[in-house]
Amino acid sequence: MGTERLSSSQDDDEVRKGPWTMEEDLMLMNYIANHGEGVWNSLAKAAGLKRTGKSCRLRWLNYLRPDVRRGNITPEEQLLIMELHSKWGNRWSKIARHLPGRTDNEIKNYWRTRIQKHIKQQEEVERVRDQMISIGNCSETNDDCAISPCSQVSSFCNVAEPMEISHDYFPSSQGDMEAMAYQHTTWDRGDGANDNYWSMEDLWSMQLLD
DNA sequence: AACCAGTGCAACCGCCGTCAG
DNA sequence: TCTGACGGCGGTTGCACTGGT
Repeated sequence: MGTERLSSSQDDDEVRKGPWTMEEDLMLMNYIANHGEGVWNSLAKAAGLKRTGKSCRLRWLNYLRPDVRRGNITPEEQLLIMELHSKWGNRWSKIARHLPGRTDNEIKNYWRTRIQKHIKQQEEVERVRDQMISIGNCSETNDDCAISPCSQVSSFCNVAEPMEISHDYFPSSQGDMEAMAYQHTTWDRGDGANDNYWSMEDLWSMQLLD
């Protein structure tokens, strides 16, 4: 992903890929505001976008839709995600339906980046614990065993709490929560390709003016 | 100030199910 | 029944950002 492959003047027939520009966002929003959602491939053409229907759909559903919620996943939402994931596994779209305003992509990313990390840490804890238990018979007077297994394990435990749906697992304090929350509450974004910075509020106000 | 590693997320890819012709 | 177009979904990638050194 990522490379702005095409300039607008050349390769007019080619499909654009990579980050969406503000102009493209506006075109898509304008079109949907006036005509509604429809067959995405023809929508993309009719809107004058050199994007695939899939790309337009994804952009609309995950980013441009007015009811998309961004920013902090609340503790309630975290618990819900955990519960639903334990029930349904990686059925992200199904899970997302129970979290109004959240997209499957957002939940999926959240799971992979935050929760799965903790699972890995927990597995590492267990692995180390098993190792320590298996070599735990060696004398602690031995230089190699100068640090007790328990103290080594506990250093891991400080960063990885048990994975049960427990509040220990989640950031416990408001400070932790805020630290964890991605700094997108205003969710301005920068597009490195053209240095445009815009927020959804900007886009929607522009769209309304249009 | 420069570099590097880790993190988070937007967007793409490929597969599968559905449906109309 | 077959086939192609399309939408939906989960997995993956790659880039921007951030914090540490």
